[in-house]
Amino acid sequence: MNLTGNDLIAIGFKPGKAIGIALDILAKDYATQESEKQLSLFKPVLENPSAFITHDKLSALAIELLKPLDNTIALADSGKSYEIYGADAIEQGALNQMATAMRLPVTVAGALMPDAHQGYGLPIGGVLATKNAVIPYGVGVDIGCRMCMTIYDIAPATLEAKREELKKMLMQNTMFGTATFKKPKDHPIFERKEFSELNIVRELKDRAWQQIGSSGGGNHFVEFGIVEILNPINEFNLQVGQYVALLSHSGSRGLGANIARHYTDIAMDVCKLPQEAKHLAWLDLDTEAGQEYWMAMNLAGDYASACHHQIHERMAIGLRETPLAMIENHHNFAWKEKDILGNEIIVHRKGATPAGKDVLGIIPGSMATPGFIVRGKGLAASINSASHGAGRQMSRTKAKQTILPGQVNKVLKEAGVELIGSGLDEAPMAYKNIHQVMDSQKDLVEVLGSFMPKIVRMCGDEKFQEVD
DNA sequence: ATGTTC
Repeated sequence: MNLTGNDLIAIGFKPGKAIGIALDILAKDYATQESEKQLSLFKPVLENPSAFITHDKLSALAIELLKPLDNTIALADSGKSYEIYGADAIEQGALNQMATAMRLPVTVAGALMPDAHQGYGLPIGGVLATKNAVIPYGVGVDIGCRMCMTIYDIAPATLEAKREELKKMLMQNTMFGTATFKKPKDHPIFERKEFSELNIVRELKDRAWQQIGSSGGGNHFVEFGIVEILNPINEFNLQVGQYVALLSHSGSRGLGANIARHYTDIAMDVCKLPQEAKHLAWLDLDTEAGQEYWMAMNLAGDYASACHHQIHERMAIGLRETPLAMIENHHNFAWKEKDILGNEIIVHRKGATPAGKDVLGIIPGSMATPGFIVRGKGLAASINSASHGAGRQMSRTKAKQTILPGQVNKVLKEAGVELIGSGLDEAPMAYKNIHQVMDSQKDLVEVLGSFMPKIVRMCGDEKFQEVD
């Protein structure tokens, strides 16, 4: 049995690089020894590293152990208080992560949305306001991920009559997983100076060009459905009633993912935090890296928007219809906003929808449950935010292990939803009840309308397709 | 989320 990092911590190793070095040495030179012997090998090195700096096998570990301890930035003993919406249905892991985020010295305020669940660093559904600092993992990996809806002057009956045609349109005009368009459409975004001025971004341009207009995987989708406008007073001058609409959810593809990775690495290098907070490493906005990240993040957000617009443009051409209204909002991003006193704060919304006063947004449910068009109420305690969906109830792993294709197909059939692609990890049962989630955020947003999916396309999964 | 696991 090989030793693990935890075994080493048990004999006094501090979490960090030394553990990795020790495990490497074990694998390389002492793999055949019993674990007791392996442990007794390391104990003297830990006690007196100086005696081992010239050791033929253990010197690397000794040198690492002799390094002065990292200049770790201390967390506050107690965190600032923050509001939680829908606390009953939020897992402990997300609460713990939020509590840690509230102890950062740069944190000024926070809030947890009702769809919250555990993520990397800041929980998904976490909102964190900081002073002059941006946390790459507070934005998330899929920078600028967003919702976009186009409402058409088409009656629901037409959707039913033209189901096959609309399905074909989705198949031809959307790309999921690693698929991209053979002839990507050009877009003004490729003229942006960030593509030439930032080294990391320059390297990503070719792939961004290939991937524009594509949707990716995970919880991303493009779907036709029925919008029901419930409120006669709305920004779109739409009468109360039902309309066919197109809804898309996707982000900044490889561009954002690689920007996130690059600047997270830099942040974790320059901003050493205690183990439990290490993914919350920030970049000071006055530093070069901080300014670069801010520019790259904004580019990735605009790129995500461009992808949605191309999807909707292709579809509008197929439909030969002019949109009545378009609604768009992003949810993995950082914004410069003002607190109540007028001071600038950096608001990270990682899987949270901007919900400032009169700000419009879309909060999707699942593939077989409604989503909602909302108008923000601008509640200060929520830091002008709301949930970005129903939120996971079940991890992807658990969903794949426990949900059966037959169960999903039954739910889809009952809801009148046709599904192209997707895996069991995106099944409706893997998500919280959207109605309860909406109920938990009544003070945050006002519902203008609902959206019920009817023809849904997601990233394919062979196993699920086979049984289907 | 991600040519998915530096």
